[in-house]
Amino acid sequence: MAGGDRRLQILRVAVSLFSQRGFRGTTTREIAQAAGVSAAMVFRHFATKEELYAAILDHKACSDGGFDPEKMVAGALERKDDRAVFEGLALGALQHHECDPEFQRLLLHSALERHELAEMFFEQFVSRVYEFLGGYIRKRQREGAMIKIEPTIVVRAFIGMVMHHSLNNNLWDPQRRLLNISNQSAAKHFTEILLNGISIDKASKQTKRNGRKSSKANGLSRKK
Amino acid sequence: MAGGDRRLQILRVAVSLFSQRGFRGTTTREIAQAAGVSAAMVFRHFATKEELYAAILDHKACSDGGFDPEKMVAGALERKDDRAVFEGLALGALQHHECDPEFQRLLLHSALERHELAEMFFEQFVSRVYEFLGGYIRKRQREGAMIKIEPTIVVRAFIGMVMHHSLNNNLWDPQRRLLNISNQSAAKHFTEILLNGISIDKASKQTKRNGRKSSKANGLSRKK
DNA sequence: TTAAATGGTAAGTAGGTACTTACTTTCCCA
DNA sequence: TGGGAAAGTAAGTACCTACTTACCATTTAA
Repeated sequence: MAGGDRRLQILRVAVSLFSQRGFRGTTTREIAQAAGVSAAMVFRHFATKEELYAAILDHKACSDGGFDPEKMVAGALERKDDRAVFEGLALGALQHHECDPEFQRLLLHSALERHELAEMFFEQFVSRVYEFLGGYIRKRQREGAMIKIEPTIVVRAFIGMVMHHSLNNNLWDPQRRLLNISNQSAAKHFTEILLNGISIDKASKQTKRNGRKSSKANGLSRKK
Repeated sequence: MAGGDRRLQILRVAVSLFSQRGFRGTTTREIAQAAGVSAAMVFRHFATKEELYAAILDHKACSDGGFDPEKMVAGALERKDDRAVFEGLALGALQHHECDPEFQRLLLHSALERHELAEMFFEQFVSRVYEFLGGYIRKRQREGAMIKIEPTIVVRAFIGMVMHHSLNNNLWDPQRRLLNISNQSAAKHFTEILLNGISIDKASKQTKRNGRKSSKANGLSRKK
């Protein structure tokens, strides 16, 4: 087998094993065995176990990280179609996690093991989503389409619904004993709950139940 | 030091280390060292590393598992005070995770390592919450206080907001760079978003934006 | 044709791992 | 006061770990 192919094969096998057992829980011999080569072969392609791990991150971040949420809903953003924005994001994330469940496990393992991947992912991906989605909500608030509430909290709430659902599906309850719905349905319902919760219904000009005191400035802040 | 005390001390030290580095990532020697005894002492109290792990789970599940969500909001349930029900549950969970962040990490590690604890916790705790909270929502729907939507989805959405927020606070973003709010504020806002999203406002008899086609029977189901 | 490069391995090495054994020390109380 | 149990340890054992070395076999190209 040619060098490049073998390298990729080892990498793929390692992804699978690391995502199942974590970095420390996976031995180089297991990786070699699963790839059908001797352990020495692994170290020909990757000098150390750490380097193999780093290569995995690169690989996942590049090839697989072709998931750009901002681009994905660009059209809906321009049209100011709130429903399409949130539903599109949710569906994209849910489907991405469904067809590549290893990624979420890998990420969780690195977060627990305090590996740099977790921080990298958080800063390069998560915080960007917070920024752009929070910005969109802020704009829609100024336009009078959404109630007054710190946008970051809304983002956290929505991402929470979606990510927690993914986590349930491929970590806690893979058999879907508690809840078994399609990604489409999940995205739709989560979006409905959220938008019902924060939208201002134009048809009936009422400001909904938002006359509550201090709906801003009650303990929320952003550091730096 | 007396036998029982030492046992408890080793157990506590092990909890801390396991939650930080996971089961495989923690060595018995580290545990012994952190407890200030020789490694042999650990094996006098716990025959194997696995037994130590099991003891931790027992300990956490018993002493610490004094968090009974149904009891916690029993009053609010009777009064049919939706806001108090959801806000109480959220606050309880958030505060529990804040003062014992080890528990969440431990749980995640066991879920990833496919340890029985994870399944135990899921069946004895999570599914019970789904049942009782789902039941409450169903009742409120029959009373015309909430819109028609599969209650399990609502439960998942709400638990998602809360748990994801906890997870952010003590795993992804412990420095609270993205969002830094008190548990009270978080519980209040999540509840507001959810209830705005699913409540039917009695004051203005309109059924909100719920005239949408097929708000039931669109792909959702419960196995068994 | 031959010799370098390439894909591959068997058999190490040094240190770490869970767990044991044989042995002290300390304490309690009859 | 003595003796038995409990608290504690030093020094193992057998195996596993990441990683190396020295070597073989096949292809390629000059």
